Amino acid sequence: MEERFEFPILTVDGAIFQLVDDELTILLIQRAFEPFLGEWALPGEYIPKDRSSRQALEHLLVHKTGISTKQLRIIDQPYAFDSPARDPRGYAVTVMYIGLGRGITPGMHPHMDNGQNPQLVPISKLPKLAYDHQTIVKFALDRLKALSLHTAVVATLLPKDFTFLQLQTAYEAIFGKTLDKRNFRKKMLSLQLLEPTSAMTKDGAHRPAQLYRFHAPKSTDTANSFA
Amino acid sequence: MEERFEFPILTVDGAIFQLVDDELTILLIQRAFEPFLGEWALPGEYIPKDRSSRQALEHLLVHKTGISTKQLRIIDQPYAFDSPARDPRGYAVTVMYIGLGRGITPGMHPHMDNGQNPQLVPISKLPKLAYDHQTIVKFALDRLKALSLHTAVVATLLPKDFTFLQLQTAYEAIFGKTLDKRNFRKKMLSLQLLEPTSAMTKDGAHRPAQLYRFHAPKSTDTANSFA
DNA sequence: GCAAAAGTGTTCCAGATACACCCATGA
DNA sequence: TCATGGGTGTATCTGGAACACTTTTGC
Repeated sequence: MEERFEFPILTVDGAIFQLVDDELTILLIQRAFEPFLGEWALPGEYIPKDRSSRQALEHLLVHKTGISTKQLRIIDQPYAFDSPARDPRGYAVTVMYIGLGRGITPGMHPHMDNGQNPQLVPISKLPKLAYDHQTIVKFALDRLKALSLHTAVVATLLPKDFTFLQLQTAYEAIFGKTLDKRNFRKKMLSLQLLEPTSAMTKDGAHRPAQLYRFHAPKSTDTANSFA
Repeated sequence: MEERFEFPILTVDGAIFQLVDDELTILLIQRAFEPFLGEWALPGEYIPKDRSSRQALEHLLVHKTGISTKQLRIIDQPYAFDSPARDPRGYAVTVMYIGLGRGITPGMHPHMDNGQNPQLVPISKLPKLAYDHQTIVKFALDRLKALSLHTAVVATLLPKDFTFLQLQTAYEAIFGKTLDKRNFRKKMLSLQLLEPTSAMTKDGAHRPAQLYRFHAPKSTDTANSFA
């Protein structure tokens, strides 16, 4: 996989988030090669000529982190970073995607063939990262926050139907702070992204809760749909 | 210049804005080759292996549009687009930069060697563009608007010292609508990006105006400084 | 009856918008 | 004196933030 390129190097990195125990985590690998041997990093890969950056990302996620892309939604807007070259010869650009998962388990995919200790690491406990990945993670997290404020991106982190408490917990994980229940409810409803289902929870020693779901997406303002 | 690449194609495009007669314009070229022969497009180029995307951009601006990069400020945050390949073989990624100019004149640089009718075209009169450049321009313009609201990007479009009217005219050109003088003044001052100079204009048949300038930039929150 | 989550309104503040008149100068 | 741009303040609206109690259920 560590091929040599003659022309500018193009790599793709994924910032894949998931909720684990009401905490926001990000998918990292531990590098098995130089440079940065042993350090934590975002899963990334060179983009081969016969794949789009998007396809390369999905391929590397399966093969290097062993997750299933079925349970993953990748936000269709890549960001570019002039990156410090991995290969000392030549110049590199990294294309970064943000992804959101639910129920993904690193290392469980049968096609993983190059796994490098993939783990879901809480963002509150981020280790030192290789390359400029620290900055890239910060960028991705800021972007996730901004999108959460006016789109339905959070949907992918939750089950199809959910209670307001579950939804609020997800937002609290993303923003890293507690939110007021009444204000949160008002704001979410004002976004008009939610619709109540006909069902209620009946799961515990407490009052049942109305279940909600996100509307089918009408317009994703993050879309960027190039051929 | 139309070399052939074996590996994923990496190109750079520039969305270069400038004020002309109180109108916001963008630098376009008219393609001299297939595909899209004769159509208008953003100036763009393959990135050769020995240059960064940023360097390639500056090079192509001089050589293809004949402007001087002295009078240009390029916003240091590239955006990536999975782009339709220029070369039918292989896959392409475009890195887009936003730039702001003042006093640049297409075609005037002595090193222009491959000029393709470069023009500053008012964004209110955008022609149909090649590739997906229509979408890229929209993206760049939205970004420029967003940045204008809380940073000093507009500084590059203006002389060092300027009156409030000049500043307001620049904002009106960017947003494509008229603004209230008093509210504009209040908002600009609240941003704390301006400082009055000791000078006043004395240029016409009207009351002299206080001249302002932007502070030296302290923190550019758009910065993204990778090696 | 008590623990645990569900549900619900009002007040306050800050920032944005709407809006109209007098001032200084050159011609 | 008039045309031109310079300069100023107040009322209103809107969205966000702060804040506490009652309801329903299982045990």
